Amino acid sequence: MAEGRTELGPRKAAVLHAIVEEYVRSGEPVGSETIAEAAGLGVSSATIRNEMAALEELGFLTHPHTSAGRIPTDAGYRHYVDAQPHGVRLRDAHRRAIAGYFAEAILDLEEVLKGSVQLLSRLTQYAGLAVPPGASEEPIVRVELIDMGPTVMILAVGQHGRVDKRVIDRPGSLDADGVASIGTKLQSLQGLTYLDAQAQLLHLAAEASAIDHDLLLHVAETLRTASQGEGATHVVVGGVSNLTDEAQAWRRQTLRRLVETLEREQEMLRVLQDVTADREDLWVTIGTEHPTTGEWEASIVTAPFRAGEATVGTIGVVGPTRMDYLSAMASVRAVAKRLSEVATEHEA
Amino acid sequence: MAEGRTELGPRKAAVLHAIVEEYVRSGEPVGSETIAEAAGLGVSSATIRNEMAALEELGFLTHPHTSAGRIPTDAGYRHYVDAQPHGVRLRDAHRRAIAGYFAEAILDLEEVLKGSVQLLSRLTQYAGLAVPPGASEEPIVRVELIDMGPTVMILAVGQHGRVDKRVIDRPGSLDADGVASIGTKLQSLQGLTYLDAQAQLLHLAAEASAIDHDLLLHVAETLRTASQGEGATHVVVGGVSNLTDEAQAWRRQTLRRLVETLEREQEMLRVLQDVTADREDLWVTIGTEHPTTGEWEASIVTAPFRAGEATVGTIGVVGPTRMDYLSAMASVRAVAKRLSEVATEHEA
DNA sequence: GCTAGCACTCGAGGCCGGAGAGTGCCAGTA
DNA sequence: TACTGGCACTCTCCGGCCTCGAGTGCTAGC
Repeated sequence: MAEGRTELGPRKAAVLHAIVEEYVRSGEPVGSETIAEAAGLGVSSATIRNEMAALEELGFLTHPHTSAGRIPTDAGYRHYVDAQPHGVRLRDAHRRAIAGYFAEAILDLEEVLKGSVQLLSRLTQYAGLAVPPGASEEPIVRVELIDMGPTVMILAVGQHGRVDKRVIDRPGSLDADGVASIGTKLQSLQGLTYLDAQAQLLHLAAEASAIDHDLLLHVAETLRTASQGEGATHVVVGGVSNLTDEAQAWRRQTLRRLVETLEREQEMLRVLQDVTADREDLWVTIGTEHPTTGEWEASIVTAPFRAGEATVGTIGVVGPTRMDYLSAMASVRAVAKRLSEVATEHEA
Repeated sequence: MAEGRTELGPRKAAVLHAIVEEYVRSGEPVGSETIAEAAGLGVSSATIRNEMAALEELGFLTHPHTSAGRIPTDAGYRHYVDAQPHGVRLRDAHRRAIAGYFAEAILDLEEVLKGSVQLLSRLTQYAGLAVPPGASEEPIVRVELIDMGPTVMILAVGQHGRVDKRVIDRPGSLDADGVASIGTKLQSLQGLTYLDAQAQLLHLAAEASAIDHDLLLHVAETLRTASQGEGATHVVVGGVSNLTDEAQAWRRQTLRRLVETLEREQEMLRVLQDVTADREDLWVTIGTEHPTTGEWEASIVTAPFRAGEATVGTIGVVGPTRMDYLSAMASVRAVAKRLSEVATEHEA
């Protein structure tokens, strides 16, 4: 796609980009006159019209009816986004807001993510999204069994501050001391990752008495659920109300589908995995480039954040394809950068 | 209000209720002809028209323009709701869905609430809401300090399965053994309620060395935040996408304000506290009866759920004032009943 | 290669008039 | 007195018709 830009020739590109910006700003189809005046190309509207016709031929523009102005296609937005110099500028007010938010040290990564999603949704006026780090590779600090009468709570604490719990029925044959003694065994899991701890637990279970066996398997299952299975990872969402704004002229039906999916974490997670797909850096998915965003007539801007070298999570926004990409990209990039700092610090 | 019904006279009441039901069903203003045919009152449409005019005079009906049918006012809905015999019937399919959901024993109350909210939103096609139990009166099972290197995690576990955590910077002057020894002291909190434990901690802090002092205060603060302050209680929301449905003909602006507030837990909590206000039983708040629901053109149906005798939480739905009140009331009541059973069992 | 000019297209919005739904009222009836 | 049939009236909705204007595509000419 990036070569598509040079193939276009500088003037066509300038016209296309001017149309994208004008359309994003106004929401109205853009006419040749407007571009001739605004874009400062020093040519008449007739020339612009020729360029527009060519751009439409190439699939970058379309128009709702003969006598209307042009609007960008998804390919048009794509060209615009790809043509942006990499260091997109961040509005001062936004820079300050981000700096302000991260200035107060919050020590819980999950909390920071919630706040970041809110922050992004406020800055961009779209909905914010984040995928928190999974647990597989996180070292375990503590696993405890807590005797709660008829039930037992299994509690696991990870090095980076995650806490996973599960309540199970207490095996009838096990008394308080029994629970406590298994609890002591679990001390040995300290330092292992969630993944390794599971293997270790299966070992322990194999050697243990029949009574202990079940409970140990439950613990393994808890760690598995926390780190791998369905529901292990969830998606943090915020600012959905922004999407119901008047200005975001979504059709009711489309909006509904989008909001519905945002409520279904597992589905949303899958979409986010698709659209990030091991990207090293900021990535934009525009409308029909992905079947799901296509159905929503929406675009997603995401960036990974890292702890040290390793990518541990994703943050971004979702909004209409008619999106202020530059601003959204700048905000997401900046927040991801700060989050990486927080996550890296956490790691240490 | 309940007397308002008898004051109306049986036929006026019948006409009013028929209009409410027809309007809720169709969404169109209801004409006298329709009621004369449907309501089985054995009178002509002219008589119905007279009754309608009287009901409008009394403030139970209104009409959008001269030649349109009538629609109920909030007072009209109120009369309708109050006139319902108390044991409202639950549709069979709904009864089965609720029984099915509660058949699988889930041991974590917070999880059950999330599921219940989803369930209610699915059954009613409105948005589900729940306020989980606060912690103030919950006995503490365990409080732990977990040494995580540069930080310390404070972890509190309540009798009913809640887990609260907070991560703080480790006081520079305190080593691992120091943390552990304070941890041992915290064992004495077991069995106290969150509230009592705070007082106890202030005692301990007063007697402790300066180094331990701060940490103990942090623990007290953690318990306080978990049980009382802002953010102690949150609101579980589900099925927001139902509200964006085409059929719910909300104006964009109104919908936006509703969704916005649903995202702000503290604000939503306040509204829910207002509209439940120590009600012993199912309660319906209709449109302008509360300033906030008035602004949304929405109604809220809520019911408390109990653990033993004490009310511990609230569950309900929010939808347009043009709501199927009977169905919503029946569903909310049934779910609240089941939740009470779960919560009571939990308690034991 | 660009531009001025112009014919053409098509949607938006205003106006009209008829159809239809529903009302309010009145005179008549049991 | 309470209800009803009848009827004039009101108002929205909808389709048809028109004009206006924005914007296009094309062509001839610089």
